[in-house]
Amino acid sequence: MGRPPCCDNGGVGVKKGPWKPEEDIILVSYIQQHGPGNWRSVPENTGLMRCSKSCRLRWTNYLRPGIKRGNFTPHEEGIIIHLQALLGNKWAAIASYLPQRTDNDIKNYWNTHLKKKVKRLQQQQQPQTDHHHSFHTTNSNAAAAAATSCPNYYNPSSSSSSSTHIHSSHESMQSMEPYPSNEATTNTIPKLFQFQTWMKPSPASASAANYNGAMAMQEFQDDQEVAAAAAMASSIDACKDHTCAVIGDDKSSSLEMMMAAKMGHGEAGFLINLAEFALVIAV
DNA sequence: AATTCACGCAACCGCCCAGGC
DNA sequence: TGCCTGGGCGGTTGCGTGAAT
Repeated sequence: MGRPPCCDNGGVGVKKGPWKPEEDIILVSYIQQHGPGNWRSVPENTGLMRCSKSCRLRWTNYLRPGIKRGNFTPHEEGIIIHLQALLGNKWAAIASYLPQRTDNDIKNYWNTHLKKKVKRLQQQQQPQTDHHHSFHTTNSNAAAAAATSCPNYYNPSSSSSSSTHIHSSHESMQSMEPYPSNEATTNTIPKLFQFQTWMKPSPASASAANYNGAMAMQEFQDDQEVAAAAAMASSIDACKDHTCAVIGDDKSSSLEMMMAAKMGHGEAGFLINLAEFALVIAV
């Protein structure tokens, strides 16, 4: 069985490869009129010789307003490292904490920069390999370091204990710097248009409060945070399996709660203290 | 100046999931 | 209830570009 490819004409007439500026303009102007969604109709109605997926990706990863490209700050690096340790390669989930970044961008940045960086930092911080013996101390120290360096990582008053903190794209667009300064051709495209009337929250969007929480996370201070994040990441790696065995099946949720607790959370903090208590007993 | 190499990033591929019928 | 379809996601590829030789 198996599904046919999204471009089920067998690829005949479907253009691949880099997008041209004129194609971008066509796509953007169409979305300006109709809004994102119903991607299958986009190539049909615009005459673009692109498959619907390609159109969607081009929009979400490149043309969508509010996207910031390149130059990841230490704040963002710290967030990515933390969340990657928590959630694994759930780039879309990680991207939801960084509304200005796309999952593709984060994924690329992780693969090309941060993976090596974290590995190096973890090697510096964990020279010994006695896992069980060093676990508790390492965890505490790393957590303390991270908590000290970034007390507002999560916004205690706005985050929920849900495992999916998705920002509201509508709120995001209004509160973020709309068009970062890039000279790439494609970055000039969104500047040609205003996208406010039709901007609607994505189905996966959560509350603006979660977006505020995400933005609060960007209040990281300096390069030390990257090291702290790496320390946290290593501690998370160390305790991941233990935690899940104790707490339950929802690994990402449980770990996220732990993170939230370490940063000074409310209810989640209470729950996670219980979880950590159980964890210590288990270890 | 020419060639090779490494890296970064845009885009594609294939699988999965949710919703509609 | 099961099938079909569109949309979403993570992994991977391949091209462009700059550095090194």
